[in-house]
Amino acid sequence: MLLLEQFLPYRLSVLTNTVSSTLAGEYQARFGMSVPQWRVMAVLGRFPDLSASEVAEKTAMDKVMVSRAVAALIDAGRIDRRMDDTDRRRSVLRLSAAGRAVYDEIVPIARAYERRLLAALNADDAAVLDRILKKLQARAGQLADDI
Amino acid sequence: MLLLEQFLPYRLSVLTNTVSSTLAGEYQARFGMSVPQWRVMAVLGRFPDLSASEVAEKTAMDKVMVSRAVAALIDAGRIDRRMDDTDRRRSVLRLSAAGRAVYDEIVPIARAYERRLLAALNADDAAVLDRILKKLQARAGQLADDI
DNA sequence: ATATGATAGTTTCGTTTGAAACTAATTGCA
DNA sequence: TGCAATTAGTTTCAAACGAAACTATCATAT
Repeated sequence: MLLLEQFLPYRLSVLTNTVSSTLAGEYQARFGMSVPQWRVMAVLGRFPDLSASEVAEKTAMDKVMVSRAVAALIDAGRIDRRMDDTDRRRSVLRLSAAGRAVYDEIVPIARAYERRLLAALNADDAAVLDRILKKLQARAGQLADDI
Repeated sequence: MLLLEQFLPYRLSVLTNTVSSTLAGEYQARFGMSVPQWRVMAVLGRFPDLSASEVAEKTAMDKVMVSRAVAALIDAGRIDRRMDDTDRRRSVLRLSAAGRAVYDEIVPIARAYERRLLAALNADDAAVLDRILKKLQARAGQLADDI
């Protein structure tokens, strides 16, 4: 019998759903932005001038979802797109001034949520968690490739 | 600026997506079962004779998704439903013999995946992770209720 | 030079999803 | 009792999604 409450993939899934939906609730109503759209903005805030496929890689989203989120964000005037001169298949994306303003409002909300979450842990635990997540992500990536 | 690669909700999300989709890949093709269906079966394997809403609570799924997964599983002959005598709104769900057989095949697959994942950690780290996940889930639940 | 294959990104199409409306049964309370 | 409010579960409908097909551009190799 599988003890779900001790099964790591299940526990990760429940925790992530709780965290993501709480955090999403804090910006969706206020800024009218979906989760995929925020993920694209978050990556472009951190790494300006990425192509759509680079965004896909960094967000672990697939290219269809990135394409749609980018289209909606351009529509909303939150990101700018210019074509790459040396490769006209690629486009280069960055936050517009308006997008940057929204980003600058959401970032503190995201940080504050993370701070409240991490307040459940002492400094040692937080450091250990950091190491453990790195190890698990590396291993999970390997196992995904194996199959 | 938000450093995504250090932002806990983001890291949890990427890890969970990697883990869940890898594990799902191992049983979806073989047993023709969706993730929600497996979650329902996993809970019923662990806790027989739950109602649909109890399943929803334990899986952190919403009742619509549970309703559909249950309908599909009954259709496939993998769970049995009987009506509660004392409350005819409620139904009582449990794995059928065929469902139990499928469950007994998938559980070792799930366990093996978890074992390979946890092999990335030493015993100390695994114990610490267990404690940390408990703390984080408790806190995330509180924060979700606050809002 | 040009044909073949690879890559960037979009569109289409069928499926999945969640919110809201709905049915049916039970509870609470005047 | 009997009527309003809850609760269990399903259905409906519109939005979101992913796989596959598609367009356009670039790389490679003969």
